[in-house]
Amino acid sequence: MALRFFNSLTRRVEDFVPLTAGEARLYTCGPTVYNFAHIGNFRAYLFEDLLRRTLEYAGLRVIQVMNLTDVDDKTIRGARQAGVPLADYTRTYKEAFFEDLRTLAIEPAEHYPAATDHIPEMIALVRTLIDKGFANVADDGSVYFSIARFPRYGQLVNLRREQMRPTERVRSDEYVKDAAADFALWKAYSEEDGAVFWDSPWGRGRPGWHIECSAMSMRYLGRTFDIHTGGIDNMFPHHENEIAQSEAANGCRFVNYWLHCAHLMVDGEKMAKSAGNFYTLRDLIGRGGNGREIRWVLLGTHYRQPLNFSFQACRDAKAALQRLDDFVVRLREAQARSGPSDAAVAGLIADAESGFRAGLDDDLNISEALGALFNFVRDANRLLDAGGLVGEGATAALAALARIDRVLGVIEPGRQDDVPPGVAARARERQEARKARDFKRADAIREALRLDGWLIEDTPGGQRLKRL
RNA sequence: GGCGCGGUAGCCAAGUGGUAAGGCAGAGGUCUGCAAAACCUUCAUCCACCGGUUCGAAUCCGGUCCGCGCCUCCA
Repeated sequence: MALRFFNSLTRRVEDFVPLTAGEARLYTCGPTVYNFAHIGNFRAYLFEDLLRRTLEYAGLRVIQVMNLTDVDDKTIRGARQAGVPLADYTRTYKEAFFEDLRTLAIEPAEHYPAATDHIPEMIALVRTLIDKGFANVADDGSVYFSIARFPRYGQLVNLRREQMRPTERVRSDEYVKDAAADFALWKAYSEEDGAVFWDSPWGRGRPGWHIECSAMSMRYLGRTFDIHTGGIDNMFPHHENEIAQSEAANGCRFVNYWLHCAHLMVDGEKMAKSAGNFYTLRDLIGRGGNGREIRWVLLGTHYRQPLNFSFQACRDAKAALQRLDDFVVRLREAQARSGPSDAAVAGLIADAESGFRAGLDDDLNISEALGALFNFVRDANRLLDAGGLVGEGATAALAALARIDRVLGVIEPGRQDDVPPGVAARARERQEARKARDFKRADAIREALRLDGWLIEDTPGGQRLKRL
């Protein structure tokens, strides 16, 4: 079955046909490193991770670029307030960002270009746009893209200029522009920029926000590439502007498939730094959450649906993940037993993988994919109960789970809860007590261990210790 | 004013013309010394509301109500 994605450009689900067979070139809008990213931001990065892993699961080689916006109004303001050079200021948040990616088990992209490392490419692109007549140099040395010269402007968001509601920002705009909707490619130096500037043919200044994505995607992915993603709030103006710049400069199609994820909500409202209603990953971990639970919560809702974040969802995630972990533990134990497995095993495994795959292929329908996974868990558990899933059958089931988890990134089949010697000793003590049918003592030990964070489960094969 | 998204069980969430996946929580049961885990049974005669189309609609069409987003900071 072919991969299908909802393309924001056409507002339809379309079959994914890569430009180069067997390969997917992907540009994913990354963070502006002026602060810790919040989990709304991470919803987008997790959606992109799911996309990436799904492409890989489908057998495609992925070349992913995620930009780091390390020069813009907010980073400059932050650095000034902190009284440190821009690069020092942004380094902190770049490092935090990568640490958070690891916490969430997000697969690394092939390239993480920083805007400040690509100023020459941006200047070259701006120059091309001027040369081709799509941009104007203002008296102050700023350069603006003139949307009047690009008739297709507005295609992504269906906006018509005459129907736009003028906002405060536009009305108060002091820049010299032909039209209110024109946007800056290059911003002339102003005092507030402090030591942040680069020389350009138009004088000192810095790049506009949008130009970095056009310049860097071109450098790493080519003039035309397969997929561009971001949060829905980036559709306008950011992505619309990218299309205008890139297509005007290159005279060819910029991106074939645009995928946008919906917002993360909290208490029914969009989570945003500007609204102040946000949680960072660090906030949640401080409250006892862990990376894979948060990953599960943020991945569990289809990317085009608004996701209302709640602590209840985190608690539910813990239980669902425990079910998967326990299943893996049972399979590993069953693996050690020899004997024939039920004839149904191969079929169950095939159904699990094809169902999982079919869900993801259909515009990343994670709910359908997880439904297939949990059906497999139930059916396989039933066979495990009946002793019909052992040895090689269990090995095959574990292998299928591992393949599925290459996409999900949440199961921890390799996890060996290192049992501290003291805990192990007390567990042995309980075992002895049980053997002697001294259940009072056995239960006392079990309760004591529980309070220390360890759960003892008695199975036909002996005790099993689980970290709570 | 323009553009767009959504309203499915206690909570989360699929399903977009053929009679409601899955997860969490709950109830009863099997297993167990007791638990835990697992399994079984149960948990929406119904998909915001009102009309319409159809043999048949949560799914299509029209309307109403409610919630959310974008319209140059925003994932």
